[in-house]
Amino acid sequence: MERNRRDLILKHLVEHFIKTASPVGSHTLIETYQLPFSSATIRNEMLALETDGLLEKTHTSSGRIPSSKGYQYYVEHLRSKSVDERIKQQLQVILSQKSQSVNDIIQKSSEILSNMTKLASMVLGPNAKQEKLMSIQVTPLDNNSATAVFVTDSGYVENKTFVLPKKIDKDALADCMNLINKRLRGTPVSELSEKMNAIRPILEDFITEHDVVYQAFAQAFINFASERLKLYGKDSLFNQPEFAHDGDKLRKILTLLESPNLLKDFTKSKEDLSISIGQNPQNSDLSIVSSKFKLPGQQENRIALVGPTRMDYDRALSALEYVTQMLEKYFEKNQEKDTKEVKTK
Amino acid sequence: MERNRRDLILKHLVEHFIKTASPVGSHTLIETYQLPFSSATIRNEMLALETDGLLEKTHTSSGRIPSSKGYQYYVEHLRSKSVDERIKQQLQVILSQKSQSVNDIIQKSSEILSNMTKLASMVLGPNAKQEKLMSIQVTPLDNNSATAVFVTDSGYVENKTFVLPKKIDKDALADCMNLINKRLRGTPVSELSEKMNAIRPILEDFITEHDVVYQAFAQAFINFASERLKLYGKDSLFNQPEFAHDGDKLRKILTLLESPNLLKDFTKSKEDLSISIGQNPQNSDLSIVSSKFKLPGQQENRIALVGPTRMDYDRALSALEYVTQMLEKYFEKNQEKDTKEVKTK
DNA sequence: TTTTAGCACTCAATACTTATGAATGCTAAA
DNA sequence: TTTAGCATTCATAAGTATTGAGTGCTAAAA
Repeated sequence: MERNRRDLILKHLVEHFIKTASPVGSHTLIETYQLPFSSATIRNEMLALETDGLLEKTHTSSGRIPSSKGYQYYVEHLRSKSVDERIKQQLQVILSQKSQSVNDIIQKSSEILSNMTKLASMVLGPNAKQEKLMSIQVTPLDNNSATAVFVTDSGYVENKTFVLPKKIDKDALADCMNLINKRLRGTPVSELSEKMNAIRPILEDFITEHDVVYQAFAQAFINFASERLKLYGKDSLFNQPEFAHDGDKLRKILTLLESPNLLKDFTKSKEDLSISIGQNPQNSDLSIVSSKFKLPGQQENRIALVGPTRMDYDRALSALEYVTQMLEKYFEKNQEKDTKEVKTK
Repeated sequence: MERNRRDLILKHLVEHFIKTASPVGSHTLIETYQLPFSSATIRNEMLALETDGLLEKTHTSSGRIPSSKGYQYYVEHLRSKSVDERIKQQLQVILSQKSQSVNDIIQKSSEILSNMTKLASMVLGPNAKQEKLMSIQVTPLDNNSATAVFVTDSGYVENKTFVLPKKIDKDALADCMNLINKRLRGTPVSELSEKMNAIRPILEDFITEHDVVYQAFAQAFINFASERLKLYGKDSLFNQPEFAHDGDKLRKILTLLESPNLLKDFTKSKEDLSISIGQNPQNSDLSIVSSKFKLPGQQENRIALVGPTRMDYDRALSALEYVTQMLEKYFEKNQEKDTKEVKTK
């Protein structure tokens, strides 16, 4: 009974603060939500909530704002878990379009998430180290340069264009590449550098100026190792009042968003759903929520939403869960269809 | 004589304003540059410069700031054209490293430019429409998906991963690709869609669910058409006082920087050096300077520097000219070396 | 004719002062 | 246990005064 009222007040307060971004007082709460208590009662409860560490004040006589712990409690016990119908609709539209590339689908989904939540969305690719190299192809562009293209089993593509220091016999190059392909295909990305070194002698046999090719390859392999990360709708962060007028903070955040290493920590969790509320030591007013999803090729991806601690967690989490579930289902279905049709053959 | 003094004052004023970002008064000018005139004389000259439309005031009793026209005049007649030695050194280091990919060299050069000028730097790729497709390669990832990689003669790589709706005979797919490769190789990007349509029947013969492949290809070709643009050091813009505290303006600019179409206009000029000072209708306090450079494969690229109208034009332009000239020389030399060595064979 | 000294004037920026009002905590009565 | 009432706090906004870097103009000096 008591607990319920306290929770109710916390819920309203959190949701009101999410909307307005300014401290919420007892009177406001009563008026906007038509609560059947007096302002004094609310104040008493708010005091209790503050003692529990769920609410905070910005100054002695201000209204209350949720603390990180308060958000946490809200997310765990109080949120409504309702998915916006528009998200369902928009995703449906995307998924019903036939013949799209995997990346396109993921990108569009991520953009929907960003648009609908007004948060920045990130797609974290699978852990590169577990991927295997599927093919290497070298395309000569003219007599002086060539482009090498590398494809992993997750469909990740890396390329390097390099200038050939001498006119290379194209046939020799092609033969050489065939051989390298045979040797390297299926090699996990983490072992590529090593194996590449072992293959160096082969290169020497085929191409006099083998160093250029070797270097280009080696560099491409280094790139493989770094995390893949795509960012959408970072503009949304500009519209968040807590950042909009603080250029310095904004810069910090945008830099942060582009350094995959820092973000990895917050999302590498094995959990399906990971929630980090204001836990970033460098930006205590930043929250990151993310959800795992698997693609048929057994790789593990995540989509994350990034915004101020005062983000609409209910909306964000519900949307994330819904979208990642739908994506998994979509790709699973596509695979099932296959196996069925193969069987009936 | 008269002209000289007026020019001198304008030069000092522009350069001082570039440093300090706040209006410059007659007194300041005398003190900092030890001018042998009285403040009243300076004021008279400044009035003349204002009447000519080269200077402006922010309010009745403020110091003067350069107008767009003033900057223009400064750039055309007054700037020193001196290249910072550090830029020369840093570029030398980059260019002396052997065995780098073309893109790496351009990227690193662009980053040096951005670092040394504290401006955002952009690399605009060659006009896609003039490029030709060099190769198409499809790599099956598993039984359900495959990655198609497209390479143009400028070394630009586009890729699409798509889910195959039915188990496709890999050999048939390979044969099919060989055929398509033969048909499409050398086709200008602008004609690809057309030619692709003509080839549709071939696809139908080989693959039952040809639509997926067709769509994936068609989409990739659309991407080709859009301008290629890389952006470095946009963080620098955060540090410009005119933007740092105006989140709204900053957002506008960053959005602008990511829409290639808008920027194209300011840099598509055929001139070697293009200068646009506050001419962007949406952001009158934004300037873009760019310089053309050619790669051996006869494509035309540009590097641009973007910043506030109050940018250090002398520094930016000198650096740009130097770097693009060095890049051209570097790639030319590489080519020459080739031809020489081929001849002596 | 050109330059300069001197003076009145303007106006952004800064600091100080003073309401205003939305909030609180606490006490005592319902 | 709840509520009404009241003194109290403090951020925000509005009003006021001060400062100083700057101008334009005039009249004398060069």
